[in-house]
Amino acid sequence: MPELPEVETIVRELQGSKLKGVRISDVSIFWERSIQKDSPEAFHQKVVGKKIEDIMRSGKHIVFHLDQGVLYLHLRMTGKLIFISPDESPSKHERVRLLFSDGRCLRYEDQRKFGKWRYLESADVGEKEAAIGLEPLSEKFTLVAFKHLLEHHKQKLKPFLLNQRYIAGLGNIYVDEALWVSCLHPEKLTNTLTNKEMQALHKAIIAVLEKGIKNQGTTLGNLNSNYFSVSGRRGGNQYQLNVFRQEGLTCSRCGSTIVKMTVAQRGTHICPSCQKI
DNA sequence: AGTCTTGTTCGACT
DNA sequence: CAGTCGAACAAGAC
Repeated sequence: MPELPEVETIVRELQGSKLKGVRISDVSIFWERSIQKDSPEAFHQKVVGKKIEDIMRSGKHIVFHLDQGVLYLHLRMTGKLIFISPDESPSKHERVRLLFSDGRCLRYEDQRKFGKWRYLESADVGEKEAAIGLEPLSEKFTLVAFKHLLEHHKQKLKPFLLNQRYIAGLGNIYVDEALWVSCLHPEKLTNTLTNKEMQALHKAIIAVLEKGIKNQGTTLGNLNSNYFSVSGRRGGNQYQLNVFRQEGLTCSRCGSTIVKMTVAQRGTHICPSCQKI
């Protein structure tokens, strides 16, 4: 569930948590497969003792830059981080726990176990980053670059926008929202857009992501399996969605009924009047 | 009991 | 090669 705005919210909170300069004094692993590639022992050996120098976001990854090497965390659907007291016993869905030199403790919970931690040596980071597409909120995401991507692919807009190799950070929620804002049908082919349409979509992508960040992310449902940030705070963006999970409700632009369909095996929400193929 | 779900990757097709 | 599709990963809500 966490997409760019949710991950960005978490990273900003981590940045504000004074973790910079603190060392990782211990790592506990309760579910081996939450660690990518390394065995729990190898991961422990590589990470313990390292100092956190910076915390950043890359696409949907949380990136901990260490004094040697880099720690990537992808939350996938249900991963979450929360500071707890080191005395707390592991919770039901706790998969990994980090202890810090200042006595703090960070719990990683992941009900569905899809999230992954990955330690990389600095030399291997370039390869990893090469697989991550354009950052849509960076100066690199120009209209020209976006047009180039669209024109050089012949694919439905929805799977194209979901593909992290092209643009990094969009997921099901923000793709549906961006397509609605730009009045484009999710099954329209990437290389059939007019200049105006490409411009509108480019602008819409930036707008929905910035709005998501401003609202500190989208928390679906009222269950604690859903997204919340490190501080335990829920997002507010779910109250301002125009189409995502709004099927049966009216389009705020034209009054038609929002419908749900399937595109590229993903639940997809559109206004059938505003978004014609 | 069966269906659905927020992300990503992989292999088998076309 | 480019793109599509289903499965797999796993758990729980409905």
